[in-house]
Amino acid sequence: MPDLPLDDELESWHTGRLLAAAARLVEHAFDAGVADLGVTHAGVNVLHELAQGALTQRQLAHRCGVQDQTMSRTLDGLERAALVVRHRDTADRRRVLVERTAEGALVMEHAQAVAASRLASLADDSCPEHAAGRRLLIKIIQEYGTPRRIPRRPGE
Amino acid sequence: MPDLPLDDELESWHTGRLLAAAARLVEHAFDAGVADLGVTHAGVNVLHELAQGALTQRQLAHRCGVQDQTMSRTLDGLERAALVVRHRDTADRRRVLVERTAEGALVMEHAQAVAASRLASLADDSCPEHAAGRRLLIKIIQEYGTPRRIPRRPGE
DNA sequence: AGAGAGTGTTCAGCATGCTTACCATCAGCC
DNA sequence: GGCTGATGGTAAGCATGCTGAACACTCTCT
Repeated sequence: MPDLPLDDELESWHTGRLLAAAARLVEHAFDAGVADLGVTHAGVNVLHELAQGALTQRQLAHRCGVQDQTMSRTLDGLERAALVVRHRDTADRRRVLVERTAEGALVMEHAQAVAASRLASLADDSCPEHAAGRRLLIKIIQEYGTPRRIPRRPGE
Repeated sequence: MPDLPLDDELESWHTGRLLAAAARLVEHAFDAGVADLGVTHAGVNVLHELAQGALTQRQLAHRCGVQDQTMSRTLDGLERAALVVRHRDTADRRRVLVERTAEGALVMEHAQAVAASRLASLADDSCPEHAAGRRLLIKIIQEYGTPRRIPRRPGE
């Protein structure tokens, strides 16, 4: 848990720096909450995306907004922990289909519960800044991300 | 530049995830802008903190909100690029004082100019979400960070 | 059928975070 | 003077991002 500067200093930071600092802290709080479950934020996101069924690694990477290579390594960890299974797509042997195991589903539920309580103040809709903050974040993602169609799931 | 999910999906993300994704994109945009200068966001933050004069590594780490070890490695890079100089404090030989070189100051100025234009929309005060967003970010940092006094600079 | 282009995954290597553990130095106290 | 504990910095090792390059497989076009 890194120490942080005085409030006065924060005011002088540009928004990008505030964003990065806040994100790191929240990520850290999240990870601390789910560490007992043997997963991190990256893994939980993956497990969440897999709720609807199997996806290829590339689809997962797109949905999580990371590179294919990063996803590959994240999945290494999840597979090691037996929270997902990988198997070659028989129709297209280049592809690897990823599926959640029963334990993966369980862990995700726990993680979400833990996270919800940990990050309660972030989900506080009564806070006037909250809704505006979300809108800003979404606006940023839309503006700085390169929005493009996402590949459909295998059978769609 | 990672690809990103559809807007509908974004709405369903929890605020922490939005925060992390937005921060990563903005950080990336920033880094892309200053890459030519041979620095990254971490380095620019350090150079900015050094504007007022020399600091010890620990003070720098606190002000930047990172661990000492992380700062050590960041400084390795800046030193290699001759943007900062490290020298032992003669009064307390455990300490290492870090100073910006003339080139470091120059690079920082360029970086800030580049960043300002790159991240223009983040600094758009006319956007109603912007001020609220900043308030939310500062609130988050205050809440999730462990606020504590910052060590004064050597001579203070 | 075979060549070439495109697609899906992985490997190697880098940057920035983190934690744990260690070395060097200083400050206090006997 | 000489322990002992606190303090400043570094090293090693891990996780998660990234890029570039390799590999395997599929598809398309001739």
